[in-house]
This record gives sequence, C-alpha cells and structure tokens, in this order.
Amino acid sequence: MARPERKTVRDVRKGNRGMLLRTLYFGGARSRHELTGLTGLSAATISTMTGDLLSEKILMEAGQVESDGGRPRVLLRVNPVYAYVIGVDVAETHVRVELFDLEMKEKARVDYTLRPSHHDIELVARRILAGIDVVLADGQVTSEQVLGVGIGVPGIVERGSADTLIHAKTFGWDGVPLGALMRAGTSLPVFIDNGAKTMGQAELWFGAGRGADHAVIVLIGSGVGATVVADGLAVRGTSNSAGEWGHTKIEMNGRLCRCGSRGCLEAYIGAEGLLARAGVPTQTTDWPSALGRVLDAGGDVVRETVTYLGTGLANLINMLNPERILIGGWAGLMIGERHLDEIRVVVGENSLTQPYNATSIVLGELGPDAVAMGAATLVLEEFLDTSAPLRLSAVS
Amino acid sequence: MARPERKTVRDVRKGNRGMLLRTLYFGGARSRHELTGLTGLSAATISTMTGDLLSEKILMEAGQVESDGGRPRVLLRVNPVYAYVIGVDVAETHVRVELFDLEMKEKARVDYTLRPSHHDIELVARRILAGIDVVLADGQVTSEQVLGVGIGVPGIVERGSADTLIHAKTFGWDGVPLGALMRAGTSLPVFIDNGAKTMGQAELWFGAGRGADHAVIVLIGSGVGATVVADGLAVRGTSNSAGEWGHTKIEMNGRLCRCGSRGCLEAYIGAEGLLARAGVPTQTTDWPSALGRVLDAGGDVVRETVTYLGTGLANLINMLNPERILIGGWAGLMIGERHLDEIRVVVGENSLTQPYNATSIVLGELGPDAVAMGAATLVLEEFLDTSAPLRLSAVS
DNA sequence: ACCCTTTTGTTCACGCATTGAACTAACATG
DNA sequence: CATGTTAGTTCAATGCGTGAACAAAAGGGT
Repeated sequence: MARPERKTVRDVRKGNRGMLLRTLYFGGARSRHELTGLTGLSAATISTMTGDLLSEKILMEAGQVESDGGRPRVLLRVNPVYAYVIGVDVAETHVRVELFDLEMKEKARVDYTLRPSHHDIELVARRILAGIDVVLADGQVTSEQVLGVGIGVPGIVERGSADTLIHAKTFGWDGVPLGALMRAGTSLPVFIDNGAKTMGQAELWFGAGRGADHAVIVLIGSGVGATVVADGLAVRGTSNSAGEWGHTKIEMNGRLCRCGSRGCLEAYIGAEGLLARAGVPTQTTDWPSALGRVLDAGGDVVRETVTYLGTGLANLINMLNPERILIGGWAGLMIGERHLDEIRVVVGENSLTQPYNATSIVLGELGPDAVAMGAATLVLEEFLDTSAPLRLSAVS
Repeated sequence: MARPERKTVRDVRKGNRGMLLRTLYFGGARSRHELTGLTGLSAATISTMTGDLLSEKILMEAGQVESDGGRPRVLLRVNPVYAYVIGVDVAETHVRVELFDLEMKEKARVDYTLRPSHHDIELVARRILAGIDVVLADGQVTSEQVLGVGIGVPGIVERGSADTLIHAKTFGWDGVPLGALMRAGTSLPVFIDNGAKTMGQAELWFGAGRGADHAVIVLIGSGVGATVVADGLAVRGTSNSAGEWGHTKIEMNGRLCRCGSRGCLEAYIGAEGLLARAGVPTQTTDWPSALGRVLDAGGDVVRETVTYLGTGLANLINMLNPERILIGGWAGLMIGERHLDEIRVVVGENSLTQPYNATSIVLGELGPDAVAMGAATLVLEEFLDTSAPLRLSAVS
C-alpha cells in the first residue's frame, strides 16, 4: 500500500523532464520534433524544456538532418561530459574505482589488491577515498563535475533510515557503517548496494536486459544471487535483501551449504559447490580454469549441474513470470556458454507452459567487470530521475 | 524500464485526490485539519478538494469533534453508499456473485452451483450476467450506481492488449475470452483476475495484510498459489501469471504432480497431495474433514508437511524479503492453525537470518470466501486511483 | 532574384494546479 | 459580550502544459 506522495505542479516538470532525458539517453540523438512524438509532450513544452536543458549544458546539439523540402531538424543529445559518475567494486580480492562519463565510457580506473586477511572496513574506506582522488586526477575531472559515487559491496546492504549498514559474513562485516565512513571523507553523494545487484542493474540498463520490464538477472560465481526486476524496477524487499536465490532450497536434506543449511541451490551450481562435487580440491586451485576442465570433461556432475540450474530457473519463471532471464557471473557464463540449450530444455520440463513460452533465457553481455559500472548506474539513475543540476556549477 | 507517462497539471489533481481518498478510506473519518497533516497538502487544497468531493457526494460529513476551546472539527468520511461494486467468484463447484457497498459490506449475494461437467464458458458468462441482475434487484441498486464488476477465475488470466483470455486446464478453458463475453452482456466495466490473486488482494487490503508494503500471500487449497506484493503493488509478471508457487520444485525427482512434473511443492502440501501421501483415497471423501483427521492424527506425514511448507516459505523469504507472509486457503488455514509455531521454526532453519528476522508469518483472516470480495477490490482500486465520478450521475 | 511550399521550432495567452496569507466561522471562557 | 483559540475558506501569486499564432530555415520553380 505504498501511498503516493503529495504532488505539486513542479513535480510535473520534474517528471516530464526526467522522461525527456531518459528518451534522449537511451534513444540517442533526436530532434525536438521527434521528441514530441516520443514523449507525448507538446511542441511548446519540448521547446522550453530543451531550452532549459541546453542552457544548463545537460543537452547539446548534435548536427542537423535534412528533412525533404523543409527546415532541417536540429538533433539534440545528452552531453556526455556534462558530468561524471564514479563506480566502485568492493570484492574479495580487490577494490576497484572507475570514473565514467555520462555515456558510461570509462575515463579512468584504479585497482587496489586486498589481502584476504585485510578486509578491515576502515582500510577499504580509505582505499575507496584514495581511489576517488586518483581517478579524478587521471581523468582530469574536478570533484564538482561528479554527480556521485556508487559502491557495490558483497553481502546484505541494509538501508536504514539513519544509515546504511552492511552485513557480509565472508568479510567479517556485521553491520558496518560504510555510508557514514564515506561521508566523513567526501562530500559527494554516495549510493551503496549489493554487488550482485549493481551488476544486475548494469545488465538491465546496458547489457542483455535492455528494455525488459520483467526480468531476473542471475549471478553465478562462487556464490549465487539474483536481481529481480518487476515493472522496470528492482525488487528490494523490506530490508533490501531480496534476491538471495542461492540459498533457496532445491532439495530436501541435500548437500550441506556454507550457509549452514542443506540443499541450497548454491551448494550445487555455485562454483565452489560445483568443484567440490566434481572432486576438485577447492583450496589452492585456480577456480575458473578448474571449472573449465570440469565442464569440458562432462559426465554426471555436469549433467546434474544443468539439471539443478535449469530447475532453479524454472522456479523463478513459475514464481515471477519474467520476460527475460539473464545468466551472468563468471561461472554462470562458463556453464551457459557450453550448455545453454540443455538448460533451456530442463527449464521447459520444469516450468508451466504459459510462463515458459513468455520467457527468453540468454547470457549476460557485460562480463564480471560490470559491478563498478552498475554501481555507477545507481548515480545515473538518480540523475535521470531528478535531473538535479550540479551542486555548484548550476549557474555557470 | 517502465517509462513514466507524460504528466500535466490535471494529473497532479488526480493523484492528490486519490491520495486523499485513500487516506479517508483506510484511515477512517478525519477532519480537514487532520487531513493536511496526513496528506501533506495545504489547508487551501484540502478545502477545495473536499468541497469538490462533498458536492459529488463521494464524501459525506460524519459528525463533529470538539477541539478544546475552538471551533469544532467537522469529520469527513467516504460515503459508503455513493456507489457499489460487484465481485464474482468462479470456482469449480459454483459461481457466486456478490454486491458490496464502498465499505465492502455485503448487500446481496447469489450462488449458482456448477455441475462438474458444465464448465462451458458461455454458461458461466450467462450465470454471471444473471447474477448481476439478481444482486442489483435484491440490493435495490441501479446499474448506474455500480462502479464495475470484478471476477476471480481459476487458471491463468492473460491480459492481452486486445482482450483478456483465460487458460484453465481443469475447466477445459484454453484461451477463453470471458472479457468479451461480459462486455457483450453488460455495459459495466469488467476486471478479471486469477482467484488466488483476488483473495490475496482481499487479505492485503482488508485482512491480515493491511499496511504491508512487501508481502507474500500464500494460498493452499487443493492447489497452491501465491500473491507477491512488492512496494505495495502485486507483482504480475509479463503475462500476468506470476505467483505459481505450487509448481515450484522443492525436491529433485520428487513426487509426481498433477501438472506432469516432479517434486512440485503442491504435490506435498496441496490438499490433494497431502491426503494422497497420508493414504486417504482422494476420490469421494469430504476433503476438509479428511484433512482434519490426518492433521490431528499427526505422524510422519504431518511432520513432513510442516517441513515442506516451512522450506517453501523460507525460499520465498530468501528470494523476496517480505515483511509479512500470510498463509491462507482452507487447507493452509487448517495446517497453520495447528502447526504455525513449528512452521516458523522450520522457516528459521532454512532462511537467512537477516531476512528471516524481518518477516512475520501469520494466518489469513478472511477465510476462503474472500475471492469475490477481492475481485470487487479490483474495481475499488480503480476507483480510488482515478476517483472517476460515476458515468451518468456525475452532474446530479 | 523572388515567391511559394514545407517542415521545424518558438512565443504567448489561457486553463488549471498548489500555496501562503489574509480572512471568516464557530466554539469556550470569564 | 469581549476575547482567545481552533477550524475552515478565499484570493492573488506562481508554475506548468497546451493550442494557436508566429517565426525560421530550408528546397524548388519561375
């Protein structure tokens, strides 16, 4: 019963402005005339609004197109260097900070390796803050030109009213206030979310999920997670921990999972569980190449993996009726590249006809590097929604 | 990426009016002064808006309350007899048509029994149309006073752009155009949805789900279904068939389900599957009392049922992170009344700590009769959103 | 050169929305 | 009956989208 907020006339402008910006952002350069059709707004409104956006330098002209016999159309586009966004990927082995322009072209990047023992939150925060300074310097961008910083972290991100806390067992983080630590070190707006979700967001906006209103983006690495998108929006749940697909039970009294429970999907299709089932020692090996060998060898373990994965996806289809399912994550891509057709067959056998026929199952396009990009997307989303002008340079 | 629609100043009014109406509908009688606080709107706007609604007779005055020392507050409330809504429950054994006022008080009802062989769609449509006339006559309400008809049907309701089609295997319905048949027989607006979902809607609005923004309403009868609510809205999926929880696989190579697949949750916790597992012949017996005997007898079958149900709910919690889970349906209520505490324990063992602690698991309040009421709620929802005045009597 | 046609883009009066401030209404108290 | 207090209304100001009139920028024909 999420009741809507009070609205005033100014909200109308904000909403329409956001819509126009989104059309130009995702639809590419268009003339004012075309925009009337695409947005449903009148020519008058388009004129005044693009006028505003041009003088704010959020839009720019992008050449002309002749229009047989009449005045040529002036194309408008989002100015990719109006502002920049920063995305951060906090993973087990590294902290990566990337600077993007508005078109999500990478302008600079810096990596810090993390020793397995050193997941101290304050160290991580220091690395991020240092990384921000580095990419700004490398990219020759001032802090005032940056709309914000998005951070993808492992574990559950609890967005309390007061502060966002992070719970990540594997990092030894239990209610860690990363948001507060960031705000202490930078004045940039900070957005934090689970890394699997930021990757899902990236696939949804720029990868194989483009244009889908109902989708599930499934992430299979050593762990297993999912991003659920319903009506174009990510489903977050009441404490922002929706999407824990990996710990969904697929077998009663099944294999022991590292979460302590039994029969979790992750224990079968997660890279660690898969390798363990194949008898590969999971301590020292290079996981990706080990997994490659297991998959190429074939046999029962691989067949079972396909069955478990397909059944898990079938459950998602029955429950959520998505129009598209994306398989991502390094392990997911390795399995999918080799066995997508067989997976589709298993899914078909285990889901209802109606929703199965409405779904297409495809591989992710962005690869495992998209966590930082997805995190930056959180900032971009805010910008497109509010199209808030930059804090200082609004007047210039 | 559900892009927002173009908005104009009039949409602002529509939205705010809807919000005001909802606050009065769910919050009970309030004074104009209180409404300013509850809606966030200014006193001026509240004044003009309530003025409109009063003269349209959508609102009415509801007495005064003294306010120490000053002018007394005049209470306003939704006028329960401003208009009426009709709800229809199409089930295996009967078609039920009910007339409600705006407060969802039943004003009239009529039942038609359906012989198992007679699920001919045209017969059902004729029964519904006849039922509408009967309840209008019984309730002494004219057709002009009715906002619309909501219909809850079994199976999958496909809301195509052209027409809504219904697929219900057990009825032998495969793409049946109930919407078109209704429009041929009545000029009232018609809303059709799956019966499990209308019941979920009823629980969400008027039952144990009141006020929950993220909830799952689980329906266990002979079949098993679920309504997923995220951010206050039902998740429908891309072809409106989300929520098929019953055919989610909980066991690889498990029991054969009537859907043809193996290991479906429904095969374990659905009434039919449960009775079969207990060795009760499912042909002629009176299911509810048979189920009562099985449950009271206890033993392995009951313990297993609790385990399967609890695990299934745990999966929902991990995946969707709801703040509340409602167990409904006649069989669900029977199981829940006897074993809710044990179910909670199983759920706790099979779900992640964080989301488990955020969820409360409760029984439905409305009983299995709520399908028609939920269907009528579809009409009510439309009314509260648009607060469209009645088609003819708007001027009066 | 000049005018006409076509298409694109802008300006402006109008209607409709919310709002704060000034104002009126309705009570209790002494 | 005057005063204080709270509730509710009215009105000018401001903001927004829109249609209609208007301006701009081309090509084509004479």
